[in-house]
Amino acid sequence: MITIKDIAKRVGVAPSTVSRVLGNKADFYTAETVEKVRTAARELGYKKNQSAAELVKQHSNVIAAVVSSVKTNFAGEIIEGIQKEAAEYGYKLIIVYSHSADPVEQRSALMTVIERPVMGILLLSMALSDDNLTLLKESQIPFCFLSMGFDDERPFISSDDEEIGYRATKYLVDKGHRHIGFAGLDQYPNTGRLRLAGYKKALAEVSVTPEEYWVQSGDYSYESGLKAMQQYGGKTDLTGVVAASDMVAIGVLNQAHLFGMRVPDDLSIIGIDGTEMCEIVQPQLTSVSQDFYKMGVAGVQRLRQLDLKDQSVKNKQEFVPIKITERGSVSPSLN
Amino acid sequence: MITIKDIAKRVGVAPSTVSRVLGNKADFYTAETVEKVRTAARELGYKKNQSAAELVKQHSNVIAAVVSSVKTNFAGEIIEGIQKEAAEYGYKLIIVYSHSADPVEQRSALMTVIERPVMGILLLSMALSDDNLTLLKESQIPFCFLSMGFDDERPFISSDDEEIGYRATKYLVDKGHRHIGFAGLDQYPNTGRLRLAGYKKALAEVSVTPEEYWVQSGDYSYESGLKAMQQYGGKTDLTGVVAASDMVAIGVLNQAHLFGMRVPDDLSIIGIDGTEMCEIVQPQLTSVSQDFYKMGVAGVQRLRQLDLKDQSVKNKQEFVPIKITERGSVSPSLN
DNA sequence: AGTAGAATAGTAAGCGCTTGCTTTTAATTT
DNA sequence: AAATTAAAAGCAAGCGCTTACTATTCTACT
Repeated sequence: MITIKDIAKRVGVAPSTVSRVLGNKADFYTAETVEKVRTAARELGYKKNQSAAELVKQHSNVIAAVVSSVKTNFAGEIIEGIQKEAAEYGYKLIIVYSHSADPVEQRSALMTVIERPVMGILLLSMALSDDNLTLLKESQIPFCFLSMGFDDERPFISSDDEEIGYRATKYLVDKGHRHIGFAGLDQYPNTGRLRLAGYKKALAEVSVTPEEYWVQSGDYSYESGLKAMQQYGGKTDLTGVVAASDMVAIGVLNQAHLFGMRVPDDLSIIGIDGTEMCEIVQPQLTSVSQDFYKMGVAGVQRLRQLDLKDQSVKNKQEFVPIKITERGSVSPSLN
Repeated sequence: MITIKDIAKRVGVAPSTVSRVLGNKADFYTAETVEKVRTAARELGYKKNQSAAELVKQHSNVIAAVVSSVKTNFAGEIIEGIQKEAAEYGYKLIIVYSHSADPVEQRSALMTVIERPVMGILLLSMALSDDNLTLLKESQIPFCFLSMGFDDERPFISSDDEEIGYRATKYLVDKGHRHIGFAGLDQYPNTGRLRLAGYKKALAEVSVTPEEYWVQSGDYSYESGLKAMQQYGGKTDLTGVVAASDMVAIGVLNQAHLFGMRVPDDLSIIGIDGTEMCEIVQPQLTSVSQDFYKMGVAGVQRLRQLDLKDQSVKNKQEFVPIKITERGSVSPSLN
C-alpha cells in the first residue's frame, strides 16, 4: 500500500508536507512542491486511507442515510435531493438499508454508521424504536428524520400529514363529492392518524360524518388499495376515494376497473405522494404531491448547520409545502 | 469518547483483554472477565471506533454496492438479495449512488468506497468508464459487476441477454406471431446489442427478417415505450412487441390503449425484467423475468470466495437463469 | 512440594494520517 | 551587511484499536 510516507520519500519532503498539500491546506508550501507531490501521488497510484484520517480527525465528510425499504417508492427522490445537495458542499453519501419493522436490524444499520465518524445521519421514513433512538442520540452525531413526522421532540423534515389529509379530501369536496373513502393508511403511527384527522376535518366542514367502512386501513401498498376497493364493492355509494399512497391509488383504480367502474366518471381517486407512478396508469392519477426532493436538500442543509455548531436547529421540526397535482382521476360529482 | 482503555481501567484489565473480549476471540479469558467487560462496556455506552480497527486490520466486513440510478427499477431487488446474504455472513452493506453516465461522478462514488478497506465492491448496472475500471482494479479490492454483462475480461453476474432476447421473441413466435417489434432498447452497449441478436435469431428460425421500423431504440424508460408505440402507429401490422424493460412495456401498453387497441387481443406485449410493475397494470404484463434477488445473493457469495482467497472466481462471468412469467398481455396470433 | 504446561492476561509496537509546534530558509527592512 | 520577519517545511505526538510476543497465574502430575 502506498502511503504519504512513500510520496514524501520519493519527493524528498516530510510526510506532513505531503499531507498538507494533498489536503489543500492553504499557505504552507510553494507551487513547485505542490506540483511535485501531486505528480508523485499520481505516479505511485496513491490512495488515501480514510480510516487513518478519520481516526485522527474524528470527523468525516460522509453523510449517512438510513433507509427503510418501504412499500411505496419515494425514497429515490429524497436520495436524489440529498445527493445533489451533498455534492454541492463536497459531502459524500452512503446509504444503508434497514427494514423499518425489526429493531434488531435497525440497530445493526444504525451501528454501521455510528461506529464511524460520519458527519451526520438522515433517516428516511424510519420509525426508530425507543432503544435505537436513544442509541442515536447518545452517539452525538447530528441527525434528522426525513419524510416522517413525530409527536415528540425529535427533529424532522416532512410534509404536514394533517394538511395532506385535509387538502386531499377538500379537493374532492370542492368537486362536489360528499361520500369519500380513505384507503390504505395505517392507523397506528403518526402519519396515518394525522392524515385521517385532516380527512375528518375536511368532511366535518361540510357536515359529513364518515361511515365506518369509508376508512379502510392498510399499509400503503398496492394490495391495500385492491383490498380497500374490494371492501367498498362495485356498487359502492362512495363517489370519491382518497388513497394513502400512489400505490394504494393504483390498487383502488385497478380494482374499480375490475368491477367495471369507470374512473373518474364513476369514481374519483386522489393519490398521495405524487411519484412517477401517477403518470404510468390510465387515467393518470391526480395526487397530493410531496416534495421529496426538497426534503433531501433540506436534510443536508440541516446537517450542515448542525456540523457548523448551529444548535438552534437541533430539534427543529420542519414542514415542506405540498401541492395538488391535477391529472385525470378526479371529476366533479354528478350528485 | 469512551474507548477500550476506559473499559480496561474500570474493570481493571488491560486494553488488549478488552479488545479480545469484545472481538470474541476464543480461548483467551474467563467467563468472569467477559461478563465484567461486557457490563462495563454497556454501562459506559461504549461504541467501537471502526476507523481505528480498520486502520490496523486493513480490512473490514463491509460490502459496498455502487448503484446507478437507472430508469428501470430493479436495483431494489438486487439489494434485497445482497442484504439478506450479507447478513447471513455478518457482513454489513453500504450503498453509494452514482449516475451511470458521468465518469466524474462515478469516480467520486468509487473513491468513497475504495478509500476505506471495504471487503468487496458490487457494481449494479454500472457501465464503468475505462479509467474508473482501472482505478477499481488497482485498488486490489474484490469486485463484481451485477446485472450487466460485458464482452471483456471483467467479472460479472447477470442474465444472458441474448437468451433474453431470444426467449422473449420465441415466446411470441410460438404463439403464432410473426410481425414482432422490439421497443425501447439502447443499441450501444452490450445489453441492447445482445438482446437484439437474440430477437433476430428467434425470428430467423421462422424465416422472418425484421423490417427496420420494427426495432425502436430508446433507453428502457416509460417514455421510450410510449414513443416506440407512437412510431408503430395505431394500425401497425405488428401483432406482438418485445419491450426492453417493464417500463417500456407499460409505455407501449398505454400508448396502444390510447390508440384504441386492445391488449392482448389486438397487440401482444412481453416485457423484460419481471418487476412488480408487471402486476399493477391491466392487463398484467407477461415478462421474461430476471432473478435479480439471486444476482445479489450470488454477488455476495462471489465476494466471499474472493475474500477467502479463492482466486479461481476472480474473473468469472456467470449467468443467472431467466424464466418466462405468463400473465395477461400475450395471446395467440389470429393470423 | 516442585514444576511442566496450559490457561489467562499484559506489554508494546504500530496501522497511516493530521496538526501544533519548532526549525530552517527566504525575503524584506534598516 | 545585519537584523527582523514571513514563508515553507520538518518533527513528533497521538488518534483507538489489534496482535505478536512475553509474563503471570493456575492446574495437575510426578
